[in-house]
Amino acid sequence: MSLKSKRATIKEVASAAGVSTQTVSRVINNRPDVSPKTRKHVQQIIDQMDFQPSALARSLSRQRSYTLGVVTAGLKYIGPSRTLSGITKAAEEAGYSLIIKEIRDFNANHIEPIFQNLLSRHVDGVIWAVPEVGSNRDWIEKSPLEEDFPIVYLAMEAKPDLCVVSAGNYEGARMAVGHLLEQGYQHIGHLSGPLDWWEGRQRKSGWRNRLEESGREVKESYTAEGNWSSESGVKAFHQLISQYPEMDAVFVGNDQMALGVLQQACKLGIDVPDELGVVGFDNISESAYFWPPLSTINQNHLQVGETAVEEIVKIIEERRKEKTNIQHNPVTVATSLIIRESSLKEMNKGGTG
Amino acid sequence: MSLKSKRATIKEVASAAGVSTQTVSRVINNRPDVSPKTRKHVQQIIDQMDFQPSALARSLSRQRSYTLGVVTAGLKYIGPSRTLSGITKAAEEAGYSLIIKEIRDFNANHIEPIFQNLLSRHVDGVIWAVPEVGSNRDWIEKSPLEEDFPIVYLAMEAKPDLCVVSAGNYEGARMAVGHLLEQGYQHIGHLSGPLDWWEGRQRKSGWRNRLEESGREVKESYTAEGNWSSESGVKAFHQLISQYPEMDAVFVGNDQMALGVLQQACKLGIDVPDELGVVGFDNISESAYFWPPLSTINQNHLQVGETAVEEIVKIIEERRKEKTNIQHNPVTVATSLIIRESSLKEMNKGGTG
DNA sequence: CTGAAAGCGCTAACAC
DNA sequence: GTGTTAGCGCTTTCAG
Repeated sequence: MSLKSKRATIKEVASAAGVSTQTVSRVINNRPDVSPKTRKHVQQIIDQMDFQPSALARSLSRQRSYTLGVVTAGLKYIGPSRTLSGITKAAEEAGYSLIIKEIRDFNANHIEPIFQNLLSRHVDGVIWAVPEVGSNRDWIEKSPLEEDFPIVYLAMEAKPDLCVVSAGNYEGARMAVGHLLEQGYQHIGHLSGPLDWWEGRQRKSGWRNRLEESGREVKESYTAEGNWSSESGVKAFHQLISQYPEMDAVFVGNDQMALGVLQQACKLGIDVPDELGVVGFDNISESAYFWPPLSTINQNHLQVGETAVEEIVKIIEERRKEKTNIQHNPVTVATSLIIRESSLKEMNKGGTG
Repeated sequence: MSLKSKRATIKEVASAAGVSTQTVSRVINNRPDVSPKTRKHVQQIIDQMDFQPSALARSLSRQRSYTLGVVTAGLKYIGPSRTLSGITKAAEEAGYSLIIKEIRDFNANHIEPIFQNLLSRHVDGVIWAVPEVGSNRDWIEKSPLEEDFPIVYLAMEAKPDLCVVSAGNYEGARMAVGHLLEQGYQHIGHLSGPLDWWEGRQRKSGWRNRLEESGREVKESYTAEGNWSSESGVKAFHQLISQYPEMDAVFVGNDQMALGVLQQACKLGIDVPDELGVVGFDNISESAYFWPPLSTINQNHLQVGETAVEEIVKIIEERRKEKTNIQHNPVTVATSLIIRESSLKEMNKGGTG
């Protein structure tokens, strides 16, 4: 039973080295004003005692914690957790620790306790990684936040004075539709995500916009709404084919719902991609193994997370220097088109065209 | 532009209320020794000033942070992130904050900096939510950890003196095989996860054990090894059918690989479930929409996370009271069998049996 | 019941 | 270069 003594304090190191705590502090902070000899000696003692300065005490006296608060929601879904992964990566690289809070209800409006808690832990900034759903952004108008610490918002409508990072939902949707048009599909429906989600609306308007751009008329009956789940995809797909019988392709709001569509098409004997082209959104790792493999829009969640950290760190630094609040433009992380079989018409594959 | 003044300190509250900081402290900590009148008055000032005590300062003087460190890996996969979700939930309920670190390499052995960092942030305990892979547990033997703070380990081999929480991998695998046997399948192969993963080995040995229990001989040629990905599932499946042509059912180490199997079966014209029964492991949300819907073992990641928090909190409390280290038995979170079409033989469905 | 003094572990500001 | 003093914001003695 090896008994490692409790961690050393700066005071203990100081007395062991025969110097003041101040000198030790200077050494651990790599300050220039220490004689090489003293520095070396102190460093030795530090290594020997395995001394690690208390980040807590440091935060208190420096009034800076090198800690970021992350507020997330829906960690059990792959998108949010990938984003979180990007955040952990970039935060580590930037030398920040992360305090994480998960909101259990997307529509939650009990925002205050969370901020209070984060504030009490002296975070230097907050990443609000909760998607914009319903009116869960109303508090932004009301509270004079951002006085206590800067905030970067993820996946929401750009607003002046706010730093927002999102994936290119609108642009991605346009790409998906553009691709289907190129393939020769004529009647492209949309199975949307829930429209109280900002991202759902963005994707839908990308679809609509691109179709209109091609000179087509777009009716509401060309769409049906799901709730992101495969099950809802099944339902909405049935609704869609009855509303829009001519439909020969569908842009689906996410891959899970697209999976429901593929399953039903299989059941109903609808040939994908020849009778029905399908493109999803997200590029979840399973989608390459759906049947047929699903064309989709790749969303770089990881990079969204990394970008968020970079932005917040930038803002923190800026605030340190000048008192003035710099205006920040919204950042959009590019999406890309992944073409697989579910949207490749036979005539375009081989030579019989 | 509403300017909210910086957060108040206890000193400011005290002077505003005309009492000592001590009395304020007593009020915010709900100590009994304050006169009702004073308490009410102070409370009013607190509310008025919107005062929130600094958790940092508190942690420092109390030598207790009510903060847990969580070390995780593979957040971009659904399992780890669900577990994390369970952790955030239980931690919030228990009144603990979470500092999260993500390891980017399962086999990482640069463990020290992580612990040092957590230690410097005065965490009360750590949840080591990194699966046991290769020799990434060797450091446990070497370091005299647990002196600084208690640790709960997830998804690893039970060891004396350590508190370990895992899902019932072994038991789940046995259930899967038992179910296939009941369905009348005779030659049950196994497409395992990577065998340097403890969980992969557990599932494999559950398969083997259950088959042997049924009086069957088990050969190594009845198995092939994947790496959890759908792609590896495709490869390993091909290997398996050539090694084990009689195979009429396969227990697959996770749902993603099972997806690869289903896709190939479809391509090769093998009828699932009639010619080949398939059972996966994990019950990812998509698996109900595979074709055919996948039978699988449900793993309650959320509960694993919650249990981990409960255990660590328990240990923290115990250590506060008695100095002695209590022995903790390993905890296994139950898995359950989800029966869908991929393992239901036709003869067992209808009446023609 | 309430307050004064000391301290948690570290750093900023000023002496020497 | 180095040490001293004060203080970050709170809690824990210990008086009274």
